[in-house]
Amino acid sequence: MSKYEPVATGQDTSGCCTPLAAPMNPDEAAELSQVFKALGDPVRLRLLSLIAAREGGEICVCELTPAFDLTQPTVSHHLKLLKQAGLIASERRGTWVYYRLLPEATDRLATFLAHPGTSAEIEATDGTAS
Amino acid sequence: MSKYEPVATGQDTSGCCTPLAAPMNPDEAAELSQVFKALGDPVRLRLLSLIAAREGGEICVCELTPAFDLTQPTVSHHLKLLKQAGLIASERRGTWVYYRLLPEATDRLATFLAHPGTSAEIEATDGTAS
DNA sequence: GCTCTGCATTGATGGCTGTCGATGCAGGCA
DNA sequence: TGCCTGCATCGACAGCCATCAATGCAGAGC
Repeated sequence: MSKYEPVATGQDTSGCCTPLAAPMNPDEAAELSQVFKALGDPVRLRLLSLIAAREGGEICVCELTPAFDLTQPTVSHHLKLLKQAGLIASERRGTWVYYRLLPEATDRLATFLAHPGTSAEIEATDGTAS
Repeated sequence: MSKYEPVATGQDTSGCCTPLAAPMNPDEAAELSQVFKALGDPVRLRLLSLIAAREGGEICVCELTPAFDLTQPTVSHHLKLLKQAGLIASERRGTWVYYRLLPEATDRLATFLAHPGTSAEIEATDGTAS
């Protein structure tokens, strides 16, 4: 290297700007980001926390709503987004509706965060994560 | 239970609507949600993935920009948001700027996702969560 | 010094999102 | 049957965000 060149750690073919094969395809990124986006709101984060804190993992909407300085439609809206993201599920039981956590979703996010550089699909098939 | 009552699993004091002590205070939720929000975009998710996939955990901006169908200012904007969220750090080296992953941030998120019902602070300070 | 390159910042703009009041709908009860 | 309650949906609106072109700034080379 005669001049300053960005050291492409491990592969200095043309010095710089070697467009790398993305370890995460756009589709997967779009899908995962939807789940993260659902957690990108303090209200939804607290909702998830309240649901998960409940023994049995189930909680009635009538208990969630008064925990916030928000109207009932707003809380319902946030619950809908969490549900669409696959983070929680709902079940009607008589007059009341119960929400419960879906651990698979949070597990998936945790897996990605543990290895952000490798596609999340990989370790579902094999365990050869060096 | 004579009538239908929402079974507050473990504590059926007044039937329903017992406003529970939030296991996550709003301040903490607001802070954590900022980091999740930073991941709530497919471009930033791929950026983080690209950075983390690099051996040594460092990558030049000039390698990141051409990996997207976006203008250079837009990519720079996303990198700035990831940096503000504490997920990555930057270092100028000559003409080029290198970004690297900050594993503490992703570890913190993974910890929350593993136990969404318990405050992330608790296990650091005390355990007197009544 | 001047110029060129790599990256950040600015300002503008269209689309998305959080919030609300109003309303609808389902289930229980008298 | 009619009413009441719990929750979801709708429509509207303000604030935020992703994106771009234009510009600024720092470092390297001549």
